[in-house]
Amino acid sequence: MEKWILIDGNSIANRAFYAMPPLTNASGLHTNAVYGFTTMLLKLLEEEKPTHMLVAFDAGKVTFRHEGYGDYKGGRQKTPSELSEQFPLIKELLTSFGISQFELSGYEADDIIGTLTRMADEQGAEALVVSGDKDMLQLASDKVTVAITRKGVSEVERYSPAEIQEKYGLVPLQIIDLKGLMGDTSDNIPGIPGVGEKTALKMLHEYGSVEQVLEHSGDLKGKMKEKVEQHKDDAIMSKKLATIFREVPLEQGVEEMKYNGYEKPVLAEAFRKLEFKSLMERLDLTGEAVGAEGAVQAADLVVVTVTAGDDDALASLSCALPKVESIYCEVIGENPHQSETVAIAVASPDAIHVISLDEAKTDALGFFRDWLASTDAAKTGFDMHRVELSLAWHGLPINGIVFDVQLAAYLLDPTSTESAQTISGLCGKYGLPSVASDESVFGKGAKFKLPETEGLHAFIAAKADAVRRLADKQRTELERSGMYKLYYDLEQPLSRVLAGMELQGIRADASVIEQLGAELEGRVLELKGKIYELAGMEFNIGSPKQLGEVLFEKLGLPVKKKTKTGYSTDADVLEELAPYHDIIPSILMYRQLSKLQSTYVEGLLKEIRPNTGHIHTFYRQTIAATGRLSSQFPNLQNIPIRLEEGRQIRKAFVPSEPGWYMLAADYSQIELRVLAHISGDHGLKEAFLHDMDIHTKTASDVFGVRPEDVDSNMRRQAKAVNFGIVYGISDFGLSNNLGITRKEAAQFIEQYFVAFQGVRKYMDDIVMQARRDGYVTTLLERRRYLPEIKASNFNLRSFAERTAMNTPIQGTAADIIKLAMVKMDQELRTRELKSRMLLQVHDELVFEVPEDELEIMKKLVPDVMESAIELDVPLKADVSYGHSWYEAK
DNA sequence: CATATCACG
DNA sequence: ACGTACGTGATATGC
Repeated sequence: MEKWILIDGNSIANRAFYAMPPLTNASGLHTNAVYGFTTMLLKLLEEEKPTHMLVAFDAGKVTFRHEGYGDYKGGRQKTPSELSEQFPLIKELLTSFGISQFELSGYEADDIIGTLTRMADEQGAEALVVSGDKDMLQLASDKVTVAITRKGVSEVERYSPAEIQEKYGLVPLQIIDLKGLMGDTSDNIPGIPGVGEKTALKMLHEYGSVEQVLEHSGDLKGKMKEKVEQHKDDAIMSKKLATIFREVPLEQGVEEMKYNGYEKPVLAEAFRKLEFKSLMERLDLTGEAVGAEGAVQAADLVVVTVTAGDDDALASLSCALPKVESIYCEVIGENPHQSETVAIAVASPDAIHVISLDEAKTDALGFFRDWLASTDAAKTGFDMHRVELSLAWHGLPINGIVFDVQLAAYLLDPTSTESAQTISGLCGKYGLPSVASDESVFGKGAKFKLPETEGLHAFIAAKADAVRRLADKQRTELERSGMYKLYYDLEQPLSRVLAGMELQGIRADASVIEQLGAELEGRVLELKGKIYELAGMEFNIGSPKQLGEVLFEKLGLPVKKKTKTGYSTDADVLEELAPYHDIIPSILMYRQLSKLQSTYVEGLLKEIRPNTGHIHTFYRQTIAATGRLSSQFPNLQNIPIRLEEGRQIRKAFVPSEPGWYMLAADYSQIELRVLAHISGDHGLKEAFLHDMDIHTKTASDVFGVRPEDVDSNMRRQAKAVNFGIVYGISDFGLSNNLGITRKEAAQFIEQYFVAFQGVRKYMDDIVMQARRDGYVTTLLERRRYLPEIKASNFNLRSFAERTAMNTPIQGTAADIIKLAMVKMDQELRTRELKSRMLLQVHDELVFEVPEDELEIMKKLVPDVMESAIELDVPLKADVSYGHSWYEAK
């Protein structure tokens, strides 16, 4: 007789995780859930002697349940990294046990188990389902027993249909009705509010099913009747959500679930890596020989901590350096310009050396510093842009960086979240030996804490080793996806260029900012008094909540827009309210000036280094989904310019040397030029070939008038249409922006597409291409995946379609200015110019230039920018200069 | 720690 | 019919 054991892997891993005390191995990897899972497996194997065994896992984030109900499992807090990092370990362990595992994208573990129990019923096999979830009780039958974990994992409570009858007075299938009525907070299944287990059971004993309860809702009394009648739909939906789907199209069959026992050496090796010493003894595995062939696993690493006094270790490091394949440098702190670098690990295939930074600075480690600084010593690392800055501030130059795992991960998927860009996350993605997450080792936020040296070094060593393996996989991936050149010829060199700009910093004159701050303070104070007077009370104007109450309740102004939490008071709303009350202009002005004061006056002053007077931003190269850079600590890409009051801030950005100039060059209409090129639209190309004013040209085509008859209003509207085109246009967005009706907006768009038919074709084609390939690309083959382009949800899909239209445009523009930056850096070096590139603001480059180079740079910078790449239309860069960034306009 | 707002391209 | 313009980061407020 066959005996199947079917385990709900996710549920048991969860139970084990919360039931077991924390447990970590030497490199900081959490193993408590793996341990709990293992003890449960051992117990089942011993007591049940199964002929077949299977562990099912949930796969993917979106299941068919989400299609009907977006909030399914919505309220659930996300899996802690301490647990998620253990899933790969559990899966590896199951393989060592010889136990098969199924998962299928779009289905949950209980659906897979439900399908298999149906097969057990049909084939007359005996099955035991093991889970922590009572939902599973619906699967019980003559053949199927359900075991639910009780406190911990190894103790279970078994339910046959008779036992379910005894305990609940229900047949197994009625468990679904039970949940339909009472809901399940952990899965965010609503049920009927106020109905708990007791009430639900009473109703079911009386009526038998959700449908019957709803039909007889008239018989109920008082509050309960109201609740049931109000939430009929919720109950029906909840029942649907609680129903385990038993027709999963499984790719594997019963044959593959056969269990033939484990091989002792294999399991011994797995336990040894996990450091499960007690289990090894319990199973008498300690003496089992270890098959040493195959890759070295993370826990096998030979880790040498190098100290200046340890001659053996020094010799070993010196020997290993030529064979080093990867480096990991632990930088603590978000801002690399003020970070602590604790230690560096270098990994070769047979050993990893860890050097604390203090040791690295000693005389005995001079050879190591030379190696770091050597251009010939190739280095593969992680987040080396940050590392370079951090080390530079500690007086350690680093050269010869040839590959960066984080940068590669970004190119391979620029939308990957921050956690998917960590070493731990990447190891999971590529199926490499697990590495603990930074969060699980260090904690986060206020709880951040370095572990003791030994654990810290083991962790850093594990990361260095992982970098080596990851880089191998990624090089292939980059090649396969056609991004090899983009990586090696552009992004990797750019990383060094950025580091140079950031270390140089930009000079900021604190006295200019302070002066502006003093003026602002007076005006803000004055406005504050005026606002209090007009409101007839004092309140916190900076609080949207309090402001909303004053405007819409006290003063009774019409509500134009709501936010999730209350009234909207954003600038659009306030502008609409201006005709109703004199307080509005003052509030708008107050907002504008207090923003300047807090973000730009106070914010920037804090960022000026007292000894140099420089501000050092940090460009992030792995954040923006389109390929753009972003700027942090402080953000120098959003310094005010549009309004004169704010623009004054730019007067503080001055050259760092006396007599030098600030020089700025920006691309003119780069995105529309890119669009002209990639769409091949005849009219758009002609416009740029003749260097026409593009908004006037658009107005003339859209409104059907001669260019000289285009008035300023027509031009303004055409400009908005051009913006819309670049963003992936919709009539709603345009109507909102222009304050016209949707119908009128739709007409503008249609007229635009009649005039620029090539653009219409591009928009259609790119969306089709995204649907076909699952991604779009820029001119330099930068990729962005758009899985939601196939979503059935209108919103998600529309968003993906607009992104498909926008990303090749914005992304190609980003490619181009990056090319210009790398070229510009080279030109400055080869021509031995003293001028320095300081800032990039998406379509603008800012330099500081000595007077005697002004003439050269006025020509060189736009030349390099315009020739960065050859398109079917010319690129144009406008250059200007002055004594401050303000004057370079 | 999330939300609303606003600065830039 | 659905309901949003694309991409970022910093700040203050309030739970």
